[in-house]
Amino acid sequence: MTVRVRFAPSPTGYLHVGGGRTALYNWLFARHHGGVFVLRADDTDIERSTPEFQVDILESLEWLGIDWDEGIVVGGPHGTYRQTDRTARYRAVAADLVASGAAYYDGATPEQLEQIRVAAEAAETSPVYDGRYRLSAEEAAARLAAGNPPPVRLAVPRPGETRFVDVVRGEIVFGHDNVDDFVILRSDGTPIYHLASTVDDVDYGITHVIRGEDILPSTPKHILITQAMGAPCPQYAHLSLLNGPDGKKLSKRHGDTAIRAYRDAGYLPAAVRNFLAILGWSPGTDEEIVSLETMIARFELGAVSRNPAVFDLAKLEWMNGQYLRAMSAQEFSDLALPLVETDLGRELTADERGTVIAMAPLIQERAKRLTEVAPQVRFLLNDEVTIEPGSWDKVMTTAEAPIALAGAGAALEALAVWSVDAIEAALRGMLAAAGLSAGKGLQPVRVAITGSAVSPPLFESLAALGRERSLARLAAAAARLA
RNA sequence: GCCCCCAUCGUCCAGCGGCCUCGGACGCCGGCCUUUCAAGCCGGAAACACGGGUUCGAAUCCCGUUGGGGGCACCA
Repeated sequence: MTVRVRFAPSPTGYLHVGGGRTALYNWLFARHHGGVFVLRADDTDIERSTPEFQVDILESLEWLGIDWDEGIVVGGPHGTYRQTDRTARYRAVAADLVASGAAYYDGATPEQLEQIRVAAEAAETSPVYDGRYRLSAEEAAARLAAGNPPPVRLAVPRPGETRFVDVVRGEIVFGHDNVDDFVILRSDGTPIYHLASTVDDVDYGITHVIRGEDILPSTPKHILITQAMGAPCPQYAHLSLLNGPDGKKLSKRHGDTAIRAYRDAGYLPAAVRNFLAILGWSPGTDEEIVSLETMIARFELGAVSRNPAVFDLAKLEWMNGQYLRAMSAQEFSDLALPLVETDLGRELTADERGTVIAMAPLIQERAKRLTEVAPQVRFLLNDEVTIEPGSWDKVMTTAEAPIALAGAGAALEALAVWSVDAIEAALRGMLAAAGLSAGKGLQPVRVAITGSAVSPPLFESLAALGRERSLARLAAAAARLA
């Protein structure tokens, strides 16, 4: 039997890193087994679902390099793969379940339900609704006729239990004393998540349900529905959740949680994907940087960790740097150039493109994120340079600063050829003549030229800036000091 | 309150009864390199939550405790 898995996000928010990881694991599992990966839209929550979020989810998945064989956008043999288009199907299943006695129309009022909850609390037992207010066929028919339809609940066999083997956690048992007769169809005739999701899994022939641990407690409900439909149960695999640095569930409070935010922050999709893959799964070796091919070849659910994992931004940064350094200079500048233009607020001229491309490799070997490029080349793209106050205060207040600036200006002005080598020779000569250390003598020059104490290598920076602008900036800084 | 899951360095992962005085990575600390910042290289500190079992032998198996997480809607 070919493996069929699905990722079924509800478009009620941006795709977050946890969802991205779940999608990735599903995808890796499918690819590993030569199976089918289905993308579904679990959009039964009409109130909170928006097209904007739907688009974000699609774009984020694509960015991560996760494609799907069936589902929304690409289609497939099962319709639109949107739950809002399948209401009739869910109603039909609910009706079948009522007919077979597996479900029933319920007459409990909110007050009665609340009372049960309170009583359970007092008795220190599980707050489960056991169907005591279920409607008889006549009562249900009467309410239907009166235009006051009751909700449909699943009749959970009591006493009883549901047990299953979770692929990542092993055997799990839920006593039905702790599973209540849950609503599957609202009184307005729309399906509840448990029904819609389970019916889809059955109809779409899903063989493995790989999802977050937060739904582990709902699994008996899904199994019960599946059995009531007379269908075989899929295998379940519940992934542990992602936590923030404080061990609490990852949330906005901990920083960015949306995949999109990482793209915007200058991370590479391959790095994010690698990081997510390694976060809770190991290829079985000591490798940390794992190619896509290797991931697919080695991925198995049995090797997925049961521990909740803390999303470690520092490690992601390191990994992103590794990927940045691994790409060609061409690829790097292709990705960086557009960001530089956005930062600049205009397109680069052909000359400017040339200088940025020439400078890019120097930044590539030390950057952790793509967004670091623009600030590093900014000084090359404007006639004037804005000097960071902090950098100025740090290096220009020394006794050596005026000497270095003046000496550098004179030495460079005398240069016949404006090249990296010539510049280095001139400045080193100045250093020797003035008796200055490289650190003391060059930092003022750096700040004057680039506006910051942190910049690409100085000689290259001067060469790229050009003779005229370099000398002007040196003079301007010297004047400001005088 | 009830139910479920989890428990190895600060963090992630390896370990699936002896090969473990626990291995790798990030981070951290120190050193080298060095024009800044990085990168790179070298070295270091750093963990089997606790208590009972089982066994010749336990980080590995079982039970309990403690701690953490998740779930208990006509949300998903």
